[in-house]
This record gives sequence, C-alpha cells and structure tokens, in this order.
Amino acid sequence: MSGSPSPSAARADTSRQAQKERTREAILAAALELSQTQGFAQTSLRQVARQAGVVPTAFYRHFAAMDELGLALVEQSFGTLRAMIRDAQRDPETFADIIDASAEILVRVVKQNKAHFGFVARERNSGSEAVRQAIQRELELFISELAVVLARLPHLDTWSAEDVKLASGLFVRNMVYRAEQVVQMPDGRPDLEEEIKRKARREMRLIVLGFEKWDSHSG
Amino acid sequence: MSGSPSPSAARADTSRQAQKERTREAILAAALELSQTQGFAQTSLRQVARQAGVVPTAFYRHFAAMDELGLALVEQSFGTLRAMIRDAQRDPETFADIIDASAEILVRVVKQNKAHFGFVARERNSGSEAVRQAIQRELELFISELAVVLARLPHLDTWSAEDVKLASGLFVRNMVYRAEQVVQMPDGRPDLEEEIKRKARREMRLIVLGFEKWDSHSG
DNA sequence: TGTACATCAGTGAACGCGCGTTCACTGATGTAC
DNA sequence: TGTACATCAGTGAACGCGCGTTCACTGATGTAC
Repeated sequence: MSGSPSPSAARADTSRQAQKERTREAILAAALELSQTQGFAQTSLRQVARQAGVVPTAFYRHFAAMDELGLALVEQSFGTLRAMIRDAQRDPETFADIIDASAEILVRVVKQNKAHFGFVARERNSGSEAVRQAIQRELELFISELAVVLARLPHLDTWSAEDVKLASGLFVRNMVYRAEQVVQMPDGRPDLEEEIKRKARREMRLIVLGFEKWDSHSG
Repeated sequence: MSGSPSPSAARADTSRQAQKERTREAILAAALELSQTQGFAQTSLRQVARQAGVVPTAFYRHFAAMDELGLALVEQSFGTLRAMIRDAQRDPETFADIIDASAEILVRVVKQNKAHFGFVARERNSGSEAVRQAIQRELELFISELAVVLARLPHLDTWSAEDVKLASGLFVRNMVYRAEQVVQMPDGRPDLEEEIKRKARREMRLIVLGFEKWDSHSG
C-alpha cells in the first residue's frame, strides 16, 4: 500500500531521457505500422515522422537514416521470434504431441505479432542490402539455435551436427512460410486458422517420418 | 540457300507493330534489370523509360501504370519457371537418381534466369497487392502442376490428392528457398554452387524418406 | 530553496530534386486510290 | 509506281507534389553553486 514509486521512478516520466525513449518507440511503432501496408522500403522518413507525431527533422535525433531504423526493427522482430521459442520450450506438456504444441504456439504467437513476422517475411528478400543481410544472418542464427534443441530429441540425438541443422532448416523455413500465411489471414476466420495449423502439423509429421528413416539409414 | 526471308518477314523489322513490340520488350527488360538491384516497387516509371531508351511519356503507349508492367513481369517469370519443369521432364535420364537431376537442373536454370527468379522471390511478399496476389496464385498453380507429376512416382501413386499436394508444396517451397540462394550467389564461385546442390539433394532425400514411411503408414 | 547557465529534443522555414501525369506536337509508317 | 491523307509510337515542355536534408531556433529539463 505504502509502496509509492521512488522519486527517480516518478521523475522518469518527464525526464529528458524517458521522453526521448518514448519518442523513439513512437517512431519504431509508426514505421512498423506503415511497413505493414506499403512495405518498409516504400515508407518515407516524413510519413514515419507524421505518424509518430513529430516533425521530420526530429527523426535525426534518433536515427541517422531510415536504414538504421530498419535494423532496429529487425532486432525488435527477432526478439519476438526468440520469445516464441522460449515460450515453446517451457510450455507445460498439455499436448500429447510436441508437433501439435508447435503448431498451436506458432499460430498463436504469429497472430499476436503479425507486424513483426510480416516485417521479417517482407524484408527478408526485398529490404535494403543492410536490412536483408541482418535478417538472413538472424535467421541462420535462429536455425542453429533450434538445431541445439532438436539435437536432444529421439532419433536426432545420434545425427551429425550438419544433419541436425539441415532438419532444423527445413522446419524453420516451413514455419516461416506458414507464418506468412497467418500474417495474411483476414481477421475472424478461425476456420482458416485451423486449416493452417492442420497443414503445418501434417508437414511437420512428414518431415519427422523422414527423420526416423534417415536415422535407421545412417545411424 | 535460296530460302530468303519472305517480304512480310523482312518488313516486320521496321513495321510499326514490330517496332512497338521491340520497345515493349525493352521496357520489360529495363524494369527487370532495375528491379534486381533496387526492387520493383522502388523502381520509378522514369528510371524504366530512361533505361529502355524512351521518353517517360512513351511508357503509357505500352502500360497504363507500373502495376500493369509488374503483372507482365510475373507472367514472363513464370513462363521461365514452367520451361524449367518441362526441361526436367524430358531430360534424358543421364543421372542415376532423379533427385540429382532435379538439383542440377534447378541450379543451372536459376543461374541462367537470375532476374526472373529473383523477381518472384522478392515480390512474392513485398510487391504491390496485385503483383503479390498474381505471384501467389501462380505458385499455387505451380504446386498443383508438380503434384500431377509426383502422383505418378512410386510410393506417391497410392496417396490421396491432398497428401501429394502437401508433398509438392514442401518440394516447391524448398526449391524456391534454394533458388533465392542461387540468385544471391556471387559469380564465379562453383564451390558455393556445389554446396547449394548438395544441400538441396540432402533435403529432397530427407523429404522422400518421409514419403516412403508415410506410404507404409497409410497405404 | 533560488538563481544563472548549459544541454539538447523537438521546431519550422527553406532548398533543390525526381517523381507521375497532362498536353499538344512531330514525323515515319500505313492505306486508299 | 505516285500522290494525298490517316494513323499513332514516340517527343518535349510543363505542372504540382512529396521527398531527404540543412540550418538557425526555442524552450523545457538538467546542473552547479
């Protein structure tokens, strides 16, 4: 009850630093929203400033150019992606099947973060050189991280590191594809959502069957 | 020897119709080339006209707007993609393994048509609404066409139509991904080229192993 | 607590530029006789 | 073949617009005493 905010915390609301951070967030949010409908490369500095509620020149207090903003959005987006994987790993096993759980989590998290996943899908192949390279590097890193998780599973635990990474790549790229579909899904269509989950599950099962046979081939 | 061109064929070089067609081709080629480095959406009508060697207003004799040009490029690109599949089907079986042949053909054809494949990869998720939808429709069609071919193969010949299409989708999407890599590959790096082929082969084999097991599961 | 000065996030005017689109035009190709 | 007229692909000037970037500025927040 008496836990009143400390003076410094209360002052943070109006401190220069806090205000600057708020403006920065507004710029990031504005760019992300505008990117959703017209793509980041077609989004102008002046549009971002207008949407963020600042004058165009204020932009330069936060980013040297649009490319720098783009890289910040890449970082933000992959933060969301990593949070999803952490989520999936600590999820209590309420699903009998890990594939069912993955499909559920994928669709739920992507739906909640359409802007970030859409940004990655769109700019992966079409962003500026810097943005594109940042995304592809992050995706490679992400595939390696998932490979570490996969390497502990039955069948895969005897594979070579390269084989596990190949499997991880197939999973991630198929996941990216299904995520693109979720992003483009119109609102209020649970039927489409179930259809995507169903397809994702069947694809994952087909790949896993390959795992099992590959295992007995080379193991 | 005496097979001289017919008068009408000779005149075609300077006929109004032939000249118009040549300009149209120049515009398409200019747009494709400019798209490669900066993306189609960032390519302006004036840039295209300049590169094609005509004045900006001449553009309107051929296309109502840039979007119409974009749709023409989608058509052109999928023509290339379909030619690749026909190529693959009538290829004499000089390879013991159909997977080896597919990897070879994929890399060879994509290398020869980097502009078209790059266009599809880039604009698939980031083009204008019209261009994006056209590409996604063509890709779906393409997956259905490949499904017809796959349905004749061992193991798959007993599958349901839906299962075959799922397998076809996995193949095509993985092919699209490896094609993106070939497009981005610097020239004169046969080592990278071999690496991509090798990975593509291994991925296809893993999926095919899934086929075989799925087969005995549900067949 | 009060005062005097420093910092710096955000402002607003101004610039030159490339853009898409309009319009009246030119002159080579095409057609009728 | 030669002439007179029609067609129409490509021209060139002009327009208003939004763009990225510069610059000197303002006034609230921060700091030293």
